[in-house]
Amino acid sequence: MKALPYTLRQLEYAVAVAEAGGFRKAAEQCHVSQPALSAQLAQLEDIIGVRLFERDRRRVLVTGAGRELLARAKRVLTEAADLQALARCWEDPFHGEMRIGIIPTIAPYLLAEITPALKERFPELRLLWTEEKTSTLSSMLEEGALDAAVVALETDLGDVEHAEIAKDPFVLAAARSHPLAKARSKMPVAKLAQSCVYLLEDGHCFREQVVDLCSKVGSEEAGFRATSLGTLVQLVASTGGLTLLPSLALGIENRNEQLKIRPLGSPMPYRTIALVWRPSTPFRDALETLAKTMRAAYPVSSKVTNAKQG
Amino acid sequence: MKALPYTLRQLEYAVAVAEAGGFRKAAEQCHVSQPALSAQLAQLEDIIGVRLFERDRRRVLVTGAGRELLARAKRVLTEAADLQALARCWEDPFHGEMRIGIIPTIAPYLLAEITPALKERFPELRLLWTEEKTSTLSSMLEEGALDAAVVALETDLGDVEHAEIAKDPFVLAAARSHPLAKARSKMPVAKLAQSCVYLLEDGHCFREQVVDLCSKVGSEEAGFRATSLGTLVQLVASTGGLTLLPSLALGIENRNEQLKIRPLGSPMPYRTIALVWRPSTPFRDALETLAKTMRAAYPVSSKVTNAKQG
DNA sequence: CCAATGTGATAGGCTGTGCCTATCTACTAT
DNA sequence: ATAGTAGATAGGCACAGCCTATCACATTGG
Repeated sequence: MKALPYTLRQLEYAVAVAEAGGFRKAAEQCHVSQPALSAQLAQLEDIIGVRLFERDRRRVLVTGAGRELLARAKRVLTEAADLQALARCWEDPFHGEMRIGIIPTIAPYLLAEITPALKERFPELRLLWTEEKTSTLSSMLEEGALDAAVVALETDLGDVEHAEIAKDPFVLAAARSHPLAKARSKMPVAKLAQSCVYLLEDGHCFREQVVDLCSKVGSEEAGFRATSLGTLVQLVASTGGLTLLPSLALGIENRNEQLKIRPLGSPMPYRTIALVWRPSTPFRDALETLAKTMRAAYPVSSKVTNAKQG
Repeated sequence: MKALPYTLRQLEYAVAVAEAGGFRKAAEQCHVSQPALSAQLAQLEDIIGVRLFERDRRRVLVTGAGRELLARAKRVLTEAADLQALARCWEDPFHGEMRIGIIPTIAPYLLAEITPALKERFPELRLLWTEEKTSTLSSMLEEGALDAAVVALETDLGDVEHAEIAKDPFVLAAARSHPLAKARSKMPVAKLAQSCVYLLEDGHCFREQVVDLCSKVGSEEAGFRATSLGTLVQLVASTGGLTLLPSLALGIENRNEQLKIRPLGSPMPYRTIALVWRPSTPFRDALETLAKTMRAAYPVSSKVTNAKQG
């Protein structure tokens, strides 16, 4: 891009002169003195090498070149003003769009719940959701392809700041026929020992958490790895197996009659759902407010209901 | 038009940063120091109230707002550059367009003759001809609706400068049957006395000149006033009458077999065809060159030929 | 592991731009 | 004539925008 030798102000003055039909009136409109306007205009004409106005003692005429160039000048000024107007839209961070990532073990259960609240609270904010596994979201965030992401804090996220949305306890989900389906409330995690547990496919952070948990108590993994929590539930129900689920998913995944849900304890395993962002983001304040709204809209009810009914 | 608080340069810097992906590289491209660019950018962001870039120690990311606003900024800069390019076209006065008026008693005879020469000499110059009577041209010139005009200097033109193109002698044009058709070369104007002369309608400067001439020697005007030299010739030929014509018109109007052309003398009446312009025009030099070209392309041949054969 | 090299931000100082007021010159209108 | 208008010009001042030098913090290489 080559340097532009003239300024927007000069164009403004020129257009003003053409519209006002005189230097003095134009200067008044532009809130400058007539000599100041005169000087800028002379400079503009000097720079572009074309005489825009024909000065006569009693009036100002627009030259042929001036007619055409001033039309262009108006277009430039209009574009510039548009840009400014556009900027004013973005000035309010809740007016515009924000690109947010979210992991697959949260997205289907959380988005439906919080979207109405967000829509109501920030009607002018367009949220562009991207559903990917944590590692993908992490690099997208890093590269600036996302402004924030909803993930589980228990996974490595690199250098980010965060605002917690909720703690999401894990529960036992077993087929009705499974021995552990009859366990009392708050079944200790240790009881999972020796059980064969169904898990998600690689890359899901929820899988990593459960794997950690299971390896500690000595469970083994079933042969098949599900691609989503939905298929995981189907799998468990149809094979009479066992798995862990995040409570968040229960609102939807607990509809299977073959499935029994039992809370876990000693210690209660959980993940921390949070909104994360780059430390250098210009939207920190906005994102914290956003997270606050998400926290308020988080589906406590379903979690509590399920815990009680389990 | 409201004042625009930001400058084109700031937009340039911003676009450069987005394209170069860093302040230093951008600064280099813009031929300024990095702090200078930094300052301008900070100022721009402050003015429009939106953070365009996310500064990280190791790289620069474009914010969501930045993506959209920078696209706009590029458009503004492109428009501005276009304007400059357009100006460069007009910088050469012979590159662009020029609005020139011309009177009806010259236009049809002169334009065909000089247009090829002008086209060849100034290929990039588009001449916009306006054919009107002198008074109309005069006010159009005054108002700036025309850049120049081709007229006869013998008419009152107000405050204008001029460059002569040619002296255009008047000749006698009589029907073959008319007594004066047999006159020798250089018929004295005085011989027109008592004759009934056909003239153009009001408003033509050529009519005014001939009227002046005739009233001095005591001719009288025929009942019908022609709207053009063409009809005037038809009129004279068909009614066996008499009129005066500018030599310039002979190239075309002398084709009528019924018409006899005789030169006039003592003194030889003529009009001075010239290019005129406002004293304040920015095109004086160009117009003088233009007039020179017209002078060179002026159809001498036809005039001489007619004079000889008369 | 430390030096070398890179980033953008900051500080201090200078130059030139852009503004002001006051004045000038020329034309118009009373 | 005289007053009122136009744009151009002159002198002076304030600050915008640039420079160099430096800082604070990264990443990279030996």
